[in-house]
Amino acid sequence: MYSSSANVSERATAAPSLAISTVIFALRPSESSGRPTLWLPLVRRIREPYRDLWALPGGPLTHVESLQDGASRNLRETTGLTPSYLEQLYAFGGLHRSPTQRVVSIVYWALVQPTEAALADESENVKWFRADKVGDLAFDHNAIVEYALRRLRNKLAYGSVAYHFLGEYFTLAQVREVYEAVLDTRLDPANFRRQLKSTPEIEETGEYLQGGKHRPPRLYRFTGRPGLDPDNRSTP
Amino acid sequence: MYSSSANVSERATAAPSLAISTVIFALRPSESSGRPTLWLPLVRRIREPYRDLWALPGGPLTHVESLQDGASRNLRETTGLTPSYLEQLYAFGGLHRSPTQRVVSIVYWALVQPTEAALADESENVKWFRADKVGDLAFDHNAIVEYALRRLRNKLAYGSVAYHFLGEYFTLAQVREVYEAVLDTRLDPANFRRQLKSTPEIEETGEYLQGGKHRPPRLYRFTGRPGLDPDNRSTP
DNA sequence: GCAAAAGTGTTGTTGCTACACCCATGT
DNA sequence: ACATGGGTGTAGCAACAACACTTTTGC
Repeated sequence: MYSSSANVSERATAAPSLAISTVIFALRPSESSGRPTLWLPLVRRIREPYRDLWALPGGPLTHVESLQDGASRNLRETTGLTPSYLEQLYAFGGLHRSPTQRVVSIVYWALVQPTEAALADESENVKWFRADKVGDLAFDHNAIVEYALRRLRNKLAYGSVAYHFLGEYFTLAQVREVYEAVLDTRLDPANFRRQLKSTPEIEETGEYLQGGKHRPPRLYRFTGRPGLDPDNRSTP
Repeated sequence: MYSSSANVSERATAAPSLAISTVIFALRPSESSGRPTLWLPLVRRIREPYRDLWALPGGPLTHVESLQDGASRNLRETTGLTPSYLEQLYAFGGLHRSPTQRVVSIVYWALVQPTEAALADESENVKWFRADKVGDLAFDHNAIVEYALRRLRNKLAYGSVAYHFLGEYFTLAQVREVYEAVLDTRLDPANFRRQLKSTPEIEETGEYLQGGKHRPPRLYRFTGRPGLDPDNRSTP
């Protein structure tokens, strides 16, 4: 049977409100070393609660869109970004996430390419932060960012997610830089390239990246499909 | 009745309703071979839509409980089971999951021990099915079960989830049976036991399982903590 | 020519698979 | 004694880390 809580106060039985948020990752050159590092955009809250604190971009889910579409729209509206990768992260529904009302947030995480990230709106109320230095965020958003980072690192380690940080054509060294930035390690270039070359999803092109200071590296292309989300009903 | 969608224009802006469902897995001896196989309980729908079809146990989320608590309560109320493992699976929010209204379902998956599963309520409206033979289910529940199975298999392959199918003490052969049942393969007993013995989370006890037909196997205990969910704020 | 990144070869180690073998118990 | 699952030993193979080495460019 279903708990027929007819007599409890209206507020007790009202459904919690539903929101969508996204954690957006992109690589940008570090201001100090110049090597790529992981960044994410946050929006400043312009009302209570947590007014003036930074928070993840998000908003309510409208009834005409799927969760994925809601995340995509929201991300575009608040930051102007179009992600190359978008996946559900987790549904957060703790009782006291927001002091004013009960909110269940379905959080997505996204990857955007550096070209996108470069021309992203940056304003008084939208700003990029290094993923490891976001400061104190509104609500439980620090925990969410942390979890998104864990998931990103995990998925990178054995997934085909790295290429969504890059454009259509890339060098194997660029892929290595993605791994080094996200996992914060140094990898042996020789062994790393061999590993990549042994994965069938990476296709060698005839092109070379010109204009570098040294021997021009060959360009590659990624031919695989994203992931195994239940929503991603792609691939024949 | 609290669904305040009285007129159509209101329905267009009203937040989608929020439900919790769970996919519950347990091992039970196969009726034919006697070897353990994977089963799950389903409930019969007693109203439209999809009346008389089998569906995942679930219900609305009340405002006084967290998502995890809601899943746990729901599972107990509908099936009488207490899970040894409970983890969020995915939030399903497609527009046309239910023909009558827009519903977002946050789905959990659970493991219960065979002792629990044996004394579970089985009635006209609650019945256990082999995980690979559930038939046609209500809503998008076939896709959900499929995805839960993928996740279970994946988590089993490199996770510490197998032990939650078993009691506190178990033999290494029992762990192997779990793997064989869930992944539907045969594993080399010798190599499998070596692999287990090399994981520090498995503790050898001085006890032996008596009463078998052959040499009594040693009993082990699992000492690890579940997983890396953001909700599982356990472990120091 | 020299520096530096691109790219290839080689060697030692580790982990896993397959399978032979011994051990302890019930019948 | 023997059948059966519990448990150990070991040889062969594949994957990978470490690092020496060659190639191709810009300066």
